[in-house]
Amino acid sequence: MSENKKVLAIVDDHPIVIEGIKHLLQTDPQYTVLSFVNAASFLAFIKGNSVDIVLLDITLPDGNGVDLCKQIKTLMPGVCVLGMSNLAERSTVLNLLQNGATGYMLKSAPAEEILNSIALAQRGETVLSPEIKELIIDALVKGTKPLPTLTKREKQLLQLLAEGKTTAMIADELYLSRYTVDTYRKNLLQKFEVKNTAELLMLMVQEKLL
Amino acid sequence: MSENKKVLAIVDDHPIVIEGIKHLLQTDPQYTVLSFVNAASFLAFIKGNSVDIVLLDITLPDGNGVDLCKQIKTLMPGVCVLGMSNLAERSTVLNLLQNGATGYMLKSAPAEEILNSIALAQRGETVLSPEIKELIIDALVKGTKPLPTLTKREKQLLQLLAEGKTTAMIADELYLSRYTVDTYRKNLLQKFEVKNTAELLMLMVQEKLL
DNA sequence: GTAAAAATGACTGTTTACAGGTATTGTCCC
DNA sequence: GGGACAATACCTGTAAACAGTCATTTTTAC
Repeated sequence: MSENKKVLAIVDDHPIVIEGIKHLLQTDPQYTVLSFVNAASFLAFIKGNSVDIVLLDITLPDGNGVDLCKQIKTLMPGVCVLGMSNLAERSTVLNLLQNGATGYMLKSAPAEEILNSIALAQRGETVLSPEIKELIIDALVKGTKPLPTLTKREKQLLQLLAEGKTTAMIADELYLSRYTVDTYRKNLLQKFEVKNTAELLMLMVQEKLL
Repeated sequence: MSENKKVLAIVDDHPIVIEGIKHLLQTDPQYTVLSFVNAASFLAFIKGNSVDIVLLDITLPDGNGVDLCKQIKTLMPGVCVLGMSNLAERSTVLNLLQNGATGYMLKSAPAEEILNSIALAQRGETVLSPEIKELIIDALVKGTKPLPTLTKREKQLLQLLAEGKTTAMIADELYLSRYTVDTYRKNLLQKFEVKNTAELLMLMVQEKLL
């Protein structure tokens, strides 16, 4: 098309939020605003069309925003993806940025901040809500080590431990020797530098790994 | 005032959501819409003014929506309070209704449903999003027993257990005998009908008691 | 002021978890 | 084809958790 209007897509399962953003942007004639209430419909759309900016809710009913971001960037490398959410989760934000997002905003941000962020993001600048910025810098200052990666078995173990299962029960369920299960437990405690299962599980909850 | 316009107040810390709802309601001339981004400012307002309907976000930065609802109903018994949130938490919803709310909607509800709910609520009907209704009925059918109440000490214990502390460490910290702490642990496991600390803590997390 | 609930403490087993090692077998990657 | 990692398994102690039962004192609530 010959017009230089930018196509902006909102992907959010909250109709109210979509309305709100549309309302905010309607004063600005430079955007053509589209909206989608789930990941699937948006993915279907971009297979045949192109958009310039995506405002992406990271908590969607079908699949998580982080994966969706990756897929979007694969299909349209040049697109500018801005994550949106209510909560500031360090790991989620980092993941999203690693997957090619241009920024991350809190939904609780004031209207001008949101408009401003969209403008800045288009110029290629990484934009983060002040709270998010704080969070990330805080993590850097404290020298937060990245979380250990979990093997399949370890993930499985965590799941079962969270259900209160004992070593014997798990060994039984997975057709393993109790010694093996014990080894996995030890590995988990070591990897995460915690001293017992309670602490381990609470950490997993905090980090949303469970 | 001689007009019969209804005053509707939105209390929500997300400017986008406020915009969205305003936008939805602006087609309907029967409402005068006001908005507040926190509990304090709204409470201040209703000390000198009156409103007919309140759309209340239950997750506010200052204080929780449940308490706020109670306060609102105390100051204005006739007001119609509708809770709003992203998540469907059984306990929260029940609490809110017990505190006088007329209904509870999910923010992910479609626009018409929200408009419709407001209309119904004004006629005194209790309105619940379908998902919420399901949740409550489900709980009734399953005969969900109410959670045991926790004593001060038990809450304290939970906190420390969640940090991975052992019986000995806790006894030390609280200047108690290890036998006493052991008794508390046993009481907790019994009360919640779980077989170990891991299961207990996960249950607490699920029920947002931690 | 009394009855119920909470807080405290104790003893004794049994079971589980945790710490410390070590070792073998696969698999995947460069 | 060699190196890293995952998965598997074993052994041995010690420490901690859990189960069962009971008893005293202190608070709280009606």
